[in-house]
Amino acid sequence: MDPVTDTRTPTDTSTAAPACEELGLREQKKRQTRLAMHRAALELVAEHGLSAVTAQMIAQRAGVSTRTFFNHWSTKESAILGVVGDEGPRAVASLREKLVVMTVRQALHAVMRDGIANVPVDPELRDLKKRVMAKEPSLQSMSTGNLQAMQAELVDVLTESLDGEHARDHAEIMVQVGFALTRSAFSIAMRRGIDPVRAFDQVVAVYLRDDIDL
Amino acid sequence: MDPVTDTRTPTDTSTAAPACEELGLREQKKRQTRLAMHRAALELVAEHGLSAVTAQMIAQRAGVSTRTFFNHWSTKESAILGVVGDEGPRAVASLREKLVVMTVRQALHAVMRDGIANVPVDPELRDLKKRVMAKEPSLQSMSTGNLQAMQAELVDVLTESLDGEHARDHAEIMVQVGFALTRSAFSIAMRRGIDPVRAFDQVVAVYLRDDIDL
DNA sequence: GTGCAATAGTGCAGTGAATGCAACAGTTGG
DNA sequence: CCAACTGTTGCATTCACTGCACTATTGCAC
Repeated sequence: MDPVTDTRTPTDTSTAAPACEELGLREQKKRQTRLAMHRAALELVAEHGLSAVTAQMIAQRAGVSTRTFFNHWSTKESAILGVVGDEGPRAVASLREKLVVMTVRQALHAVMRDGIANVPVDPELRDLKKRVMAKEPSLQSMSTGNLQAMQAELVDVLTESLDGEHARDHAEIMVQVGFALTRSAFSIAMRRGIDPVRAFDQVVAVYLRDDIDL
Repeated sequence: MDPVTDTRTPTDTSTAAPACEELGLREQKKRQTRLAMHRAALELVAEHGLSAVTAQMIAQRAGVSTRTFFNHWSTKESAILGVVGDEGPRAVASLREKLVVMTVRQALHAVMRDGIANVPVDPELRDLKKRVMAKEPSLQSMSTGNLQAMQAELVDVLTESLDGEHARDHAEIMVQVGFALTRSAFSIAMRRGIDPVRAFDQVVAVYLRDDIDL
């Protein structure tokens, strides 16, 4: 567990950065500690339950101070979820680019698909996270609560590309439905243990074919 | 805890008017303090912003102790939103009843419409709440986070009424899309200051007519 | 009216999340 | 080897929230 005395070969960096270029030692360590905290958080919640786990405990198992813990994660829950926090701006920028060369619906579809594809799920922690998420429903609310933050911005961007008196209303509905399908896909992927992107494609197919509505 | 059943009035049955509430003095005062706290919370957030308002401040303005504040509300935010907390079980029971005499989609539609109709909004505090919700996006996440809690149960109930191998997946998608439309309706109603139910009907109409999808 | 049970309200002590600040240590680049 | 940069840390503090013991008020029966 001691990273200093770790005797593994330097080529064994597959868990940190898949096929990335040489990062600085500083950035390397940073990611290392982040991953350690994330793993510790998941393990502890799996062992003792969310309410029985404190930020101190997570920090201690990860080998960092409590203060450092909150330097990396804005809340205790974000460490469990492994939320980085830059998904919002990235999604907005991506949508802006795509709107230049695609229709509104194509762009939104692409952004949603990219978003679910880029959910960082370390394969080693995948079923651990799956178990934790299944056992603690409040974490799911938190996970979708993070999405909520970027929704308003996406609606803004989309509104600019729509015409008509109720452009904002239409944008609102499209984004909400888009996120609904994304959430469904992620939930289904977690439950069945399949690739989230594959689940997303299936959800969209089912949605279009069966004309799910109210 | 039901004041109707535990307040037996054997000598005076004429006061048992179901429409008007001849509530006990105790229950009356309780609701009074609850409303005072809810109003104080909304006012303070409108004045100083969510992060600058403490539970102590709300309690003080409402004329109660801090401890009493947390005897009524589980979190600071729930006092601002005025959340009672029994919406989940009620929605599930309602869905069960409706599934006996309706199709799956009709039942879900009805439950969603009822849900948005029964949002308790004191007319006096309505635009105050509207202003606060518009100014503090994180409160919207909290509001929808409460819905998230009941989603899983609704999916369970709906799954029983669906056939096929992917019944649960279909139920998941339907519920998620249903909540997406409900959220859109509520958001639009807040923004335009119109009746939420009316907004909901319009949203559903737009959704069906324009075939919003991905 | 009077006593009794139930419950709302209160004060207090304590836990834990989260932040600001100042100091320290390792990394990078020259 | 030095200097700028940045991650880490300890410390103090604020605030959300809880458990517990206690008081005050209310409802009810006699």
